[in-house]
Amino acid sequence: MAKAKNSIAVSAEEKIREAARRVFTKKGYAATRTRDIAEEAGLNLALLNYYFRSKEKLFAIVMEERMRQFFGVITPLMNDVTTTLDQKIERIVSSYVDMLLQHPDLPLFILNEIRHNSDLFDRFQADRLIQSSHFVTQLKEKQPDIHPLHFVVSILGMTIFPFVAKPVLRSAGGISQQMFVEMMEERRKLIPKWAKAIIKMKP
Amino acid sequence: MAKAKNSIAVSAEEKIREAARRVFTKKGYAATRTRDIAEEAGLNLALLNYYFRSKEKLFAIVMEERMRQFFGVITPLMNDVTTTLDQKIERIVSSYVDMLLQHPDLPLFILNEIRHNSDLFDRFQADRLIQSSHFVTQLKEKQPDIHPLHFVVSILGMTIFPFVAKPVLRSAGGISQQMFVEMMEERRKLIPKWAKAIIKMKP
DNA sequence: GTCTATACAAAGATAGAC
DNA sequence: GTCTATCTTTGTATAGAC
Repeated sequence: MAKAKNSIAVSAEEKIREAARRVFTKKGYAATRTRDIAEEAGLNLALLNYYFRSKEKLFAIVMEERMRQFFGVITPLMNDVTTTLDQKIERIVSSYVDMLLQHPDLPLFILNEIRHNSDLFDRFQADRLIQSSHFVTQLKEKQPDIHPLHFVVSILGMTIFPFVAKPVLRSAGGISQQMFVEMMEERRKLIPKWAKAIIKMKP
Repeated sequence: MAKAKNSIAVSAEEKIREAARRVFTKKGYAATRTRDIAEEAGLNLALLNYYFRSKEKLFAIVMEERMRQFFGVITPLMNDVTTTLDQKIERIVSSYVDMLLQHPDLPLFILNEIRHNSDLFDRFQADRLIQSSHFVTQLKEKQPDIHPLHFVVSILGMTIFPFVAKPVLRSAGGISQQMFVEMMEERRKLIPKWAKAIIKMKP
């Protein structure tokens, strides 16, 4: 029947999808039981199969959505022809910091699931995303001695890695949740500064 | 019975431990079935329980070993009082590149399992590993304006992140296995250079 | 110590009532 | 569409023969 998209009520189908998103992201595909999802949704297990046929199909839908979220941050910013290289760097870092503070589990989830089934990503038509970007064109122009891939990987590494290593930082670094947030706010400014120092560096 | 430690023959117990190491590291705890391990070891499933009591106990042993391998690289190098700061940076990066080229699955395995059970790491007595290191003392002396944690996280991020993102690099970056190895050999020299540029940077 | 056979529990999927 | 009850498969662990 007509889904009340504008009402407060949420359809069972949507409840399940949202519950699945949370549980899959937190525990990963293999450790997630369909019963966990049903419980999280406050609904019965049978409805999951009624709407989505199988655990695998439901997962594919969630994964598609989450990959779009994860890679969607960077794609438009890399190819924005109206921004300078420095602006691009600032915006890419800042957007990732914003998004990952909201969704700290996302990188480890995405990267881990892709590792176990790299077709997931291949199907995502992100082929040669980096090489052919406007970002790379601008970087080559400004500093031809830096291999663009190295540069992009470093910026993303500096930005995303702290989220991947978060539990380790808490122990080995003595970092509380609040300190972690403050740390990432600092990095938001710090990483672009460092990136510029690297660009200006004499070879 | 006496285990023939010096002979070519490997005990069943050891075969299972090694098989478990490979399978757990590749697939993660949840996706690993004890049958996979037995098969990989070329032995019967019952032996697994005979020697290790349960999947969980076997996993704990493997995990302990792998964490020691992953964190063991950095600990002694960070606290070596005979090396300069620059030398420490070079050696930390280089050692990780060496080790991770041999064991590319290690970071994602470790970080993902820790996320799902952070007690694993807490039990590892790595408390305040970074803060109290000789590395940090030297960095503070040379460049008091850089927060040491930011610096360490950035170096490790630039070094380790490529391995974590490897499947993505292959698609989005158009990187073959051979190109990946070459890329990491370049980074071995590049990252310390960049790190030095950051240290020398005017605030 | 090592194996085969099997018990037992967990998890995915479906049947059928409402 | 939504539920309870159940079937089936898979996976962990054990019993018992050799």
